[in-house]
Amino acid sequence: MVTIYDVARQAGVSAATVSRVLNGHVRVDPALAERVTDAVEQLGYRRNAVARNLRTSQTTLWAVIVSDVENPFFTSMVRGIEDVALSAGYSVVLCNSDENPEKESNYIAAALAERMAGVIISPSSNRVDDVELLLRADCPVVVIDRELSGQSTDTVLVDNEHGAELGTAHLVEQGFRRIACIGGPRWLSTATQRLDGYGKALRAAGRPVDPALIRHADFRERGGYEAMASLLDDNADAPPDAVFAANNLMTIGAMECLVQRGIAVPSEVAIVGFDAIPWADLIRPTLTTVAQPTYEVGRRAAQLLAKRLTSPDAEPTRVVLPTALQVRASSRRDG
Amino acid sequence: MVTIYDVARQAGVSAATVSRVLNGHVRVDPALAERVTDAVEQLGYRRNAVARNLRTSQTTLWAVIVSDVENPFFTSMVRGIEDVALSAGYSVVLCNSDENPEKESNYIAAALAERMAGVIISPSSNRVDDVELLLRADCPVVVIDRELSGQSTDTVLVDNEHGAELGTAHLVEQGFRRIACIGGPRWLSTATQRLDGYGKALRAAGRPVDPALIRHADFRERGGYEAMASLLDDNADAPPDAVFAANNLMTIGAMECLVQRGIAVPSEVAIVGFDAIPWADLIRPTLTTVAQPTYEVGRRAAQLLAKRLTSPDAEPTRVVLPTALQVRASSRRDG
DNA sequence: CGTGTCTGTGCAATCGATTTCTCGACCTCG
DNA sequence: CGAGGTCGAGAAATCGATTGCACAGACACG
Repeated sequence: MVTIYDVARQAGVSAATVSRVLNGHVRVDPALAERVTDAVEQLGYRRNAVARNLRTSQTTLWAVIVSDVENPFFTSMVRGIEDVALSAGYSVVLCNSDENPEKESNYIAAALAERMAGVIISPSSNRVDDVELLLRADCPVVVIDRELSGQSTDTVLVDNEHGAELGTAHLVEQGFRRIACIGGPRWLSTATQRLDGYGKALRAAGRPVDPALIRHADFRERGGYEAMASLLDDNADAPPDAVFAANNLMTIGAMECLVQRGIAVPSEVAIVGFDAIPWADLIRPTLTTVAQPTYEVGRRAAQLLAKRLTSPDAEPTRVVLPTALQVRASSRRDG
Repeated sequence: MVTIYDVARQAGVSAATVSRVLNGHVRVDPALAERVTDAVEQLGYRRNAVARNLRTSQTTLWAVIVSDVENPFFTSMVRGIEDVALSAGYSVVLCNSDENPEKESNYIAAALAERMAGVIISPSSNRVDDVELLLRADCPVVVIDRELSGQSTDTVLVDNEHGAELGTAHLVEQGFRRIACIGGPRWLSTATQRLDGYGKALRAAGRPVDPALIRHADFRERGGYEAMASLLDDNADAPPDAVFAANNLMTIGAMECLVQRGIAVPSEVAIVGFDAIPWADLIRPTLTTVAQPTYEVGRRAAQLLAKRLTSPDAEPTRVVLPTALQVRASSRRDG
């Protein structure tokens, strides 16, 4: 590997001068500068970021730790992050924690060890430990999608409770009587808030909240499928006539269960999901969803991180973005 | 930040000993070792990977550069890579080149500068330049999904030509007469091979290959949509009665176009896509696809990279995985 | 008891860049 | 003509870990 000293020798200057030319902060004699750039060219020199990072103790890498790379919600968000990061001169590396606290700790340790410039994370657990580790090490952190109890960090969320309320209220208005809910893991703020919204809408309509109609699953397709199956099996005598699913993949899973059992949607069981589903238009019936501004979530998170890097001591910001109900066929009372 | 010297002072030993305890290659007096681990614990020391990387000139990070994070094909593959990487002691960071050669160069430069241990890449262009850069810098590379002309590197592909042939032949057998093709970018081996397979199947059935029925798009949803629209508009007098789409997102786009124009699938236009589509069962009609073993592609690529790291001078391996036709409703001649 | 071997620890060099400090060359002005 | 100031380049310290080398002490053996 060719180093800055090789370049210096070739150009007949000192390594310090090469560094100065490369970084351009300081004035250098144009004649020397040219000799340096020529030498760089000739030798195919590429700066060793590891050495530079060690000396300057900073890097240009952002770690984005998401809990499921296969969930379109996160990939779309990543695009939002990337667009901001690149224009601010940073590169984004994506880490998949797979909703697994151990993997998550691993990646946080790596981000810390590699002294990455900042981290954007959707924490898998509400164990504050890991994120606190980052904070204690003075590593700028932005939390997305999920709220951490008892921590004040920059955070970007969507209005989960209101969104869930909208979706559920819509089912109430359509005249459905037994509205079930497939919620997410109990320990995720995202999940509990959506469950709260569901309950709030029912109470507002003077309806009881029946625990027999509530399931908790894992925010994945398989979990949604199983929750739906359990809702149907356990309420065989008085099955739900509608279901609100608390995220996109579980909505899909629930649909799959209904389709497989030959239950008509929406005439026998209506369905509303939280978060957009790619190519929702091709799914029959088309799915009513509570849409989140996923790309925007990423963009805002990246902006917060960029700002924190320039002013580390500013007060933490909490951004809450709105959701919007998009009514399609799966929730229409037809007949 | 607490360094190895702080730990050494606290434990009353030298930094060298701390390093030896931490790495465990060499025997150290158990009593000292305990004092060191205690000190590490007390001070909350975390090793600075940057310094270590500089000294040892190696890291434990793999860069995976994919051309579209939003394409489920790649995310599923990443899971395969991750599972192997983690068990081999490496961490995976994902970079999204967005099918954009400039972004790709950027990430390659970053991988090189950060001296990452290895790179797995699906190159956006067939410009060999970038990948060659990696090879010249002795950075182990595995190419996936796409073939690079004139380079011998470890490569993992699927049998694109055969898969496309299967898909097209299936349409021929079903009795469709005017079978169109929505191909990918001309410069991607993946795309040309699939186009070749399409042509081969037609010729094998004694059919002409009609350029008017072939479009090239960009492997994205929008591109598939536009290609389908153009196929319909430009052949208004003799429209295609079937279409073979060369990747998953374009299949979706083509479907969307057909749905939007009220064209019945498969009775008016049948469709076969390449590569699986998530929740294909919920799309009506269900989609016939040529399935690729995406997870396995990732797994094999990771295995090749792991092997290359241990034996850098072995001959490059080229793995070609099989595809399989999965017939569903969108290609059935009904009536 | 002296010599040789072995074990385990510390010292100091090293990785490759950045940056402070120092110094020489040149310029300006009284 | 000399003091003071400016500018730019080189020498050397530095970031934090790893590791080759030297050496101290323990032990065995003749």
